[in-house]
Amino acid sequence: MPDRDHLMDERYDPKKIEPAWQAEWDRTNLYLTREDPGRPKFYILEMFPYPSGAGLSVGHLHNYVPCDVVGRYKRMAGFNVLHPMGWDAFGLPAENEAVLKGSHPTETVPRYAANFKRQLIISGCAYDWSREINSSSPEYYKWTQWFFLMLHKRGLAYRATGAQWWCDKCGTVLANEQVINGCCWRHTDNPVSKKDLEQWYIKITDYADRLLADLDGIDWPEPIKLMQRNWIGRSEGAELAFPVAGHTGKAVRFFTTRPDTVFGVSFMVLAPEHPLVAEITTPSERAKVENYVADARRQTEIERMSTAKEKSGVFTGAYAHNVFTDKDIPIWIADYVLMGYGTGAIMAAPGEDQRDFEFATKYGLEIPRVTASADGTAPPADRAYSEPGVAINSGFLNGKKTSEAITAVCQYAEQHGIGRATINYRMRDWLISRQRYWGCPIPIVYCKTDGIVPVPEDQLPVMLPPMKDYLPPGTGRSPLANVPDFVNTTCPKCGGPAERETDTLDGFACSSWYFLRFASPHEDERPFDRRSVDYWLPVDLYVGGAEHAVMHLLYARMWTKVMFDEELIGFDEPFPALRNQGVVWATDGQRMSKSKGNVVTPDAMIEKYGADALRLWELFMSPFDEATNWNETGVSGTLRFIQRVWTMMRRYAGAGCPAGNPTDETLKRTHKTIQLVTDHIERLRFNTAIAAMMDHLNHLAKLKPEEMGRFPAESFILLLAPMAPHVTEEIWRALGHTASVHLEPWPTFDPNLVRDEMVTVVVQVNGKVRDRLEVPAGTSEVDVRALALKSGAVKRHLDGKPPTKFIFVKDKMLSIVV
RNA sequence: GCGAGAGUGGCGGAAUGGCAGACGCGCUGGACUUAGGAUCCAGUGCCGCAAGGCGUGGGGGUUCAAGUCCCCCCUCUCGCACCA
Repeated sequence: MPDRDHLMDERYDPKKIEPAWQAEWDRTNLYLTREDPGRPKFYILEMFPYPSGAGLSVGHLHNYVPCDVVGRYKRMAGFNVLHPMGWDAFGLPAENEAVLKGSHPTETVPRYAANFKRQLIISGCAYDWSREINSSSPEYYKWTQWFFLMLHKRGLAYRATGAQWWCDKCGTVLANEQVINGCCWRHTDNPVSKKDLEQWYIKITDYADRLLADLDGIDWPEPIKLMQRNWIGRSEGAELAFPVAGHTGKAVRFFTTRPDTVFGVSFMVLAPEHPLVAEITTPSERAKVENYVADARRQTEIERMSTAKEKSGVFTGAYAHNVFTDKDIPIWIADYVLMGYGTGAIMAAPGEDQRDFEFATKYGLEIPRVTASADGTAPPADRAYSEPGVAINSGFLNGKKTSEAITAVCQYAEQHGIGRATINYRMRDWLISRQRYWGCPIPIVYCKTDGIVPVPEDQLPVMLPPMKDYLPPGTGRSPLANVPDFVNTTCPKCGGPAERETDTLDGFACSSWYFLRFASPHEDERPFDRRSVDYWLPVDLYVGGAEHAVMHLLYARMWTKVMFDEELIGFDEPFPALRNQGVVWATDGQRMSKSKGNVVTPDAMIEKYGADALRLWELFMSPFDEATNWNETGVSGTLRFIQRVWTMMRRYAGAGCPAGNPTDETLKRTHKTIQLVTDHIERLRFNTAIAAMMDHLNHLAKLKPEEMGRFPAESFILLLAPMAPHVTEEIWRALGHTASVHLEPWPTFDPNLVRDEMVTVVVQVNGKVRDRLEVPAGTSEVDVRALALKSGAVKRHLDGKPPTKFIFVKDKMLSIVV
């Protein structure tokens, strides 16, 4: 018990009781996770936050408070709850701030993390802080490096050269999915460009099929699953090759989803960046082609991706041989063909593809028609016919339905060495190198004799060296390249001189396995203790913003599948249940940000209203998963609610906490409220859970202490405890309990008592409500009819006409049709 | 352009096809009070004295009954954006 001479002052004063209980919970280790094999486990986790210097806003709490409620509720409901918190601490903002202000990330990051932690504590969130982790600590990133080496060992990490997305504000490369509308995901107003660089990739495409298929078995919001499906972008078709005329051994390889239209292929198109372009372009066309290529490279991605602009392209002078029609067809280049999808080349079937149709029309190319509609109607002349139908003008395919023709072409292609049926994915491999200082060093050494050599496990971690100056060297390499002591090393294989990799890992690497670390955060022999992971994982409820739909959630799923394949863990989906909290916009409807000056902090709200009132408002203001604008005036409503609870309970405690004689109605309402609140919390419907509590309070507050009685009083406090932990603790102790309310079992209801004895049956005449009858529950249709027909209002609306039909819904409604 | 979600009082929002607007904010009136930005009571979708009528973005439909299901349209938010 806290050292206080009395509990429950006359006035509710959150500033007095909240810090006192927070200190008491800390002193008694109330929220330490206890491994207890006798109880079912429940692992609830919020997405790994990046501790920014701006601190938490009331918007962030819209995620943390609901999760805290679920954790507290599950604990009371008998679960062994793991609810940890840690910091995704590597990243650009800290490094940029360091460059700008000369501060050091190793100083700012812990300071900012400590501030986040303080804010979470004053908000009453019950984390097990003994499990706090920090992805930028060597104890953690040692194992991030270990995972990278495991991926490397399994052939899933490789180096490749090519044009990479580059953000000049980040000063680093970006993966495909980190480019949003042609801009960087962290600098959404900064268009990205392309740079030719050699980089590390993770072969996530090897997992494309499983990442797609396993979405079916997990309980995630459908929109998120859809985004992942679209991102993976599986499409079935064929990869075929047509030889280039006059270039023996050279062929244009291409992917198509409509191999059945090969007889209608009248030209081919390569992406401007396609390697074949330089080889096959004829001297007479060279100048035009080089111009076009240079032009395409100069355009921003936004311009190039615009679907609105007219198609353009140039002829290379070269021809490919369509092996189906036995005709030579011109090879063009055009920027509507993307180097990053398929093979960067297409067969153009202008009769069946609208884009090819537009291109052929513009440049006067032939438009054969090789698909007729199945029902015999004539295909439109002014556009492509892209729906399935029946093959025509197509040699051995004539008369075959589109699906049959596809199979036939694939068989033919395979037999004649032209190609084969295949599956293509939109998703590209994950570019994981970053030319930055403040990240996890890639544990690789380059040796003149031995080439690319992984750092042996017993030499991990490759420590990030202390630096004074983080200015990038301007060579496209990371600032680490400026540290000779770091770069120069010896080859682990031959012992000769070697250089370290100076790039660091994308921050998403750190968040691809952190959920495992929480099971055994202090393990130093392995990334995690298998027994603890088997007990706690997978995460039972994962909660975070929808903005991570494709990046973080795809990477974390992939790493989990690799660990499963490596037999490190026994499950292959990390987050069987995912929920997205709604965004809280600022009062002005914009994103809360320091620069806009519209950030509302929990600190200010707690100062004004107390943490419990703030928490209740966070829960009550809108459905958990729906976006809303911050509106402070509502907090006074939840504060008033707490004050009314306070007044009522103080009166009850003052009367000596009588067991009392609650009326049937009070008992019934109590049981109903327990049922409602339990159900609503289970379904994350916190706003309606609180509405049910308010409704119940409106009844209880009218009663004298002995009319209310102990069971209604105590169960009210227990139901409120996860949502308003401080005030309920104060009241609980004032009711005479010595143990914490948060260790009490969750109240249960009697199903027999939640049923109503009297019900209101609505009487409708021709669909309109004309009367309401109070009858005992279960009253038969015959009796309700008799009562209804006696009703004055009903008689008036029947107007003497005989009823033709009755519809009766027991205990609800009688509908009379005349 | 394609895909997904949403549109209900002055505001946030409730409603397994069965009483639209629970609960709260705000507002109005009243009580208590030296005072009220405290507390308590009453009222609060629109029209109407009333009976009643009208109401869930707009238009159609299914049904005894539609905020909820179906079709068309409008607006907003999010995602993808020539994916062959």
